[in-house]
Amino acid sequence: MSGSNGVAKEVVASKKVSRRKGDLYSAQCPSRGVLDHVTSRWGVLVLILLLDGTHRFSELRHKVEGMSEKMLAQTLQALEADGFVLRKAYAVIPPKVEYSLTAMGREVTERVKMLATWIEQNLPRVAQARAKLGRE
Amino acid sequence: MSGSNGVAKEVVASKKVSRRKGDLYSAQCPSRGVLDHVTSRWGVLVLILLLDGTHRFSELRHKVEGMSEKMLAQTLQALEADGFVLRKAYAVIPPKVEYSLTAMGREVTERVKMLATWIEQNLPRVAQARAKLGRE
DNA sequence: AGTGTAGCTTACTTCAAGGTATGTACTTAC
DNA sequence: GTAAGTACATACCTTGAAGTAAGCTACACT
Repeated sequence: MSGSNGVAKEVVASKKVSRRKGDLYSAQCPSRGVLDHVTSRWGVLVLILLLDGTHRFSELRHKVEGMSEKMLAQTLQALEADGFVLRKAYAVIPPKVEYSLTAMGREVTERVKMLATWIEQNLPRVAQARAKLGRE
Repeated sequence: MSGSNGVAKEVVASKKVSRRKGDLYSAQCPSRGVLDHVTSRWGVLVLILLLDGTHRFSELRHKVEGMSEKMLAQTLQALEADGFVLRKAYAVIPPKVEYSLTAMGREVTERVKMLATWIEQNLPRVAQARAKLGRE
């Protein structure tokens, strides 16, 4: 994060602008919003599903257990707005809409998936740690 | 109020819980809880800070601007319970407590950081996508 | 005529995350 | 004696994220 470039340089001149080192630690950093979308409860699941390929709205809704239509629509819109998801609507009745990942979307999702996969695979270790700490 | 929730019904049916590829898509999967802790608003920041090395409570609080003491304590406890963070308290006055990552914590955090770094570095692309979609 | 369908939108409600404010235990410094 | 520092706990309250439910479109089927 703060590694890419130096500490605050020219920022000093401005008024209320953040004098932060890494902007991740400043509350009004836009990275935070994107991170929130990508790591949101439903966002993670939708993204990883789309890594397999194009899916229709109803397919996604059916696959992700417990997600309401409202949340699916909302999640997809946020991810589309960020340029991670591509929406392709066909002018037919009943409606048909296909969702897929953009190139950018695939890049983030790969990283998201790495994280998710690690957690799934290491869940036993976490459970063990939990049990151990619970005893003490 | 009338309908407690629709999810519960589906869950009851199967004893052999998840025969899915990843149980991430089933609502009651413990992976989600861990994922939520790790990718939570404050969790991400605390973890990445701890990747640099041991920090005291007050140091963390000071570095992550906008985080209340309550949230810091809560976040640290969740991460400690999951076995990602090690808490070391010294019996001195005034109190001194040091927090660091466990081996497991370092593994997850590296993945979290990869994701966070990607987002920070590709923020311009996201902004561009946002502007483009906004026009249409 | 009525029903179903896919992909939403909108209105209403609920619940928990998170903010604020305070207390505590103990010591050192003023 | 009182203020300040440290690492919390606890109670209270606000905000917003997410659930529920209904409506909408426009055609095709019965």
